[in-house]
Amino acid sequence: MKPLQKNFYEQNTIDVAKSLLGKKFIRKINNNILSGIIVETEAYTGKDDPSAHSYNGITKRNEIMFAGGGYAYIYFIYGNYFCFNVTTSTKDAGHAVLIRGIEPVDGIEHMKQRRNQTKITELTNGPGKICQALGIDISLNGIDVTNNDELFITEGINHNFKISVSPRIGISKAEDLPHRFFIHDNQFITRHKFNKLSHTI
DNA sequence: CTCTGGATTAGCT
DNA sequence: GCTAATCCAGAGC
Repeated sequence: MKPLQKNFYEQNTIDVAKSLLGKKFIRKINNNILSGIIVETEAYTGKDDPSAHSYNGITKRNEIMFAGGGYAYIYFIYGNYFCFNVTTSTKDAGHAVLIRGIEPVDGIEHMKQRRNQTKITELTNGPGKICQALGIDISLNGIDVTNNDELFITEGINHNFKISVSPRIGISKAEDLPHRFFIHDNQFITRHKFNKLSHTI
């Protein structure tokens, strides 16, 4: 399967966050394929969004967010974890979509080893867990996900599911923005209680 | 099942 | 020096 191309990521960020649901996230590492269906995302919209890393402009950490759509923005957080985003919209916008949940498909045994966890629903329900399960770290920051074979996103399942919307998780600014999107009733999403604040669209 | 507090380090002011 | 787009163990229900 061919990676999604620039024209997909260069769309409006909210639309990309919704459209990424149901797509297949693929990581090739040491000739093994680790993959899953994207089930939960969050949109971060640059200078319009006080909780975006890019809100106050370009820094060394966030510079890839300003490169245009289709690049990996990976950052280190809470002293232990990595989070994977894909950049969206136009050059200089500073937009990205955080991948918060995937449903494991290929390489599940490898994911269990990397996560030191046997329960399948605990492998990839959270941005830090996804990076741990798929072997994603800061060395992949800035990679072009439309044009490489170790980290990319392809078409996935048919889109016959309901999308739910809620505020984003773990932020302390712009907490009211409904910029978290997930597949309704999917078991590989985070924070069950928080989902009471959601509604389907 | 839900809730709380601690771990741990880079980035930014 | 303070904070963070998180996770997990442990306690309580």
